Amino acid sequence: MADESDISIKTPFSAAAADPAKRRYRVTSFDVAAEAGVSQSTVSRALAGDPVVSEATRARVAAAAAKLNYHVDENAARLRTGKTGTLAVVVVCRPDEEFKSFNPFHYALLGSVCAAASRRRHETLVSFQGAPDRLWGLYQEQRKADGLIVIGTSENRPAWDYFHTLGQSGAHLVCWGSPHEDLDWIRSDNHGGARMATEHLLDSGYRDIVCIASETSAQRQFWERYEGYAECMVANGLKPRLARFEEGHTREEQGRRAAVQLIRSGEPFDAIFACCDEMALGALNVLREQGIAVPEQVGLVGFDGIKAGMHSAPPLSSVEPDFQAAGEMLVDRLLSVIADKPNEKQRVPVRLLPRGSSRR
Amino acid sequence: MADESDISIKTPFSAAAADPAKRRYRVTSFDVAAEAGVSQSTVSRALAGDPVVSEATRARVAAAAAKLNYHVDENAARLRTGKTGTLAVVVVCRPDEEFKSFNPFHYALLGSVCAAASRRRHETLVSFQGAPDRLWGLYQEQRKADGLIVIGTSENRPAWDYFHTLGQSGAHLVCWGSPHEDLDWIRSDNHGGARMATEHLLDSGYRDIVCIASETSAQRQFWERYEGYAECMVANGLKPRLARFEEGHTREEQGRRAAVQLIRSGEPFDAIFACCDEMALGALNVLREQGIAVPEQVGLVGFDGIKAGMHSAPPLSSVEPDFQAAGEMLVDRLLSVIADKPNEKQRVPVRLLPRGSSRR
DNA sequence: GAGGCGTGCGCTATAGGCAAC
DNA sequence: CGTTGCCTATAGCGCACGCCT
Repeated sequence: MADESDISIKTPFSAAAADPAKRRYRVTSFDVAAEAGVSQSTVSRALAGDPVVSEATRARVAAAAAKLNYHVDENAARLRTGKTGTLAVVVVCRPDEEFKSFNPFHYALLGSVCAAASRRRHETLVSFQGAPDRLWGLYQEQRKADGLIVIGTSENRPAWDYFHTLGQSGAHLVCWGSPHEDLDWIRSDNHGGARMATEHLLDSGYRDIVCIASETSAQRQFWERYEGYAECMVANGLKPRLARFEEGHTREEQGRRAAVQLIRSGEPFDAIFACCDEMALGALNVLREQGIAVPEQVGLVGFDGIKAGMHSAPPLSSVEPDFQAAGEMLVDRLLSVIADKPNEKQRVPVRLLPRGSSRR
Repeated sequence: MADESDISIKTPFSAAAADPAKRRYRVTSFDVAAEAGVSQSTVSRALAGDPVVSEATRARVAAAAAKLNYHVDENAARLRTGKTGTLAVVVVCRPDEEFKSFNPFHYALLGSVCAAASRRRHETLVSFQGAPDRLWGLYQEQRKADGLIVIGTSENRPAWDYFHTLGQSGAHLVCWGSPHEDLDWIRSDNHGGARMATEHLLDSGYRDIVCIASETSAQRQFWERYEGYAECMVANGLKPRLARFEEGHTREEQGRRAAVQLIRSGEPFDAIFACCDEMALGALNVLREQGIAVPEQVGLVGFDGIKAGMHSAPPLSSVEPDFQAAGEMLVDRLLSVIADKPNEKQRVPVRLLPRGSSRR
């Protein structure tokens, strides 16, 4: 082995190659090069899979890298290439929202997005943002990520306005839940899902079906669900009826209040289609408290397929979007935006989950 | 405007300073330096808040940076400093687990960890890992993160073994849910919480209290909960009774089976303390199916405080850990490990959530 | 005290070199 | 005397920090 003191002046890292256990420096591609008897650039290209490097050399380099426990310093690689291989994922929540009471649908979507990104060899940089003074999306500018996926509650208007501006100014950005129509978005097949839910209630023999929704909600998807319901009702010669929920409460409380109003109105009804599961669960609690039997007297179907619906009494029928597809569509669309390629898929397929709350 | 072809040879970035709108290159600290009339190193120091730069100069630099929409390239900064300001968060799940049926407790913990890291000016690189052939934790080696927080289900033994090895070999690593005792961990105050739950049941008049748990479970926290329960029973002159759950099912199914066994055994009981909410909900379903009234005939308390417990019938009493504290303790401990400082806080405080399932 | 100069973090990409056909 | 196959040399990516003036 060469004299260390001499070599270390020019190439301080070769000391590491001499004895990995005692090294004081990080192992670099220079050490691997010395170990494998090739140049540093050959190491870089061998490990990157460049076909210009012969198989024999690649194997030698790989063995040397393994022996020295070498791993590419991604910061240096990213600085050089200008690409990060990372997607930022921002979860928009309400200011001061507790993570326990957070919408489980968005958690599942987050998991699905991270998994989809991972399958496409991308890291995910995740942040939960709620407070208006702590909004931050300049990941591309800081070269921390190549683009941005924003998901979460439509209720936090300042947050969505912020990310809307960001998207307008050229950031690579795809979202789920934005009240802005002109951002790049992915959504559930809300019309189709709502039709499924309504058909299901009709098939079960319910006729006076009311929909809990609101045309003024920031959550566009809710109104799409009403539209699907209304179309289906009209197609069956029935009159759609809206039980409007009010702004400014939790989803569950919105469902509770809508149900209370509906009952107080005195107008007869024998089923409710709620535009999301949390409102459906709120309504279910009111029905139970009022002694109205579900599903015997009133049928109930929600939307989102959250897990809590499995534990309610009776278990809540719902419409569930394909979470895996949702994550993949969000990631694929963002990667397309980054690569400046077109990508038209926008609607996530849904399926009906018939459970106890809608069968009599 | 200067002749670009000339300038670009020596200082390719000054072209950007000349006209930000038409720039072909990234805006760098050199551009900001030119704009502010200082050197690049002064820009770096000014923006980093180095007190050696005068207020007047800092203001000029900040104005120039804002004008050019300059942001530090974190890759370059990290390459230079060797620190990433990033924590990797690995969520261990079962292989092929669906994100919808994922333990909500772990989602809440994830959110809490990300928020705590953010408050401490750290990014969080999140990944969900389940499949044994896709385990990956070499974030420090790749200089993607300064350390690693691992949370999730104790059930995935190969995953925990992998991260255990990683921790043993010197990686900065703190975990929640590991079956290995010799990793750096944070846990709930399981003994205290179990005592609270048991006291609460006793106060409500229940006497024949059985605990659903197992001394062989990989989830150490479950047995700690049994121990807390047993201590409290003994202290009150009562005999602790174990309803052992079996391995190899979902938590809910484990709870179901334990409840079925308990009922079949014929031994009288008037309350159940389950070592987690999901098992409690499984048991609750069995009790309902068997026509056993909760809380009138049998009281029930779980552990974890998951949201689904609010929607069950009756709502599930539980013991809830302080999620915000949990996230902060995990992050603080990891930061201490990274900085090679001692940190002794390990137990997350809990509180009782008395709900309908335990009051008669 | 305030700020400039020079260097190198570790990597990738381009151009270039040197055999062998 | 090209051409091909395989590798080396060199030049930065953009920043922060030690050492100067």
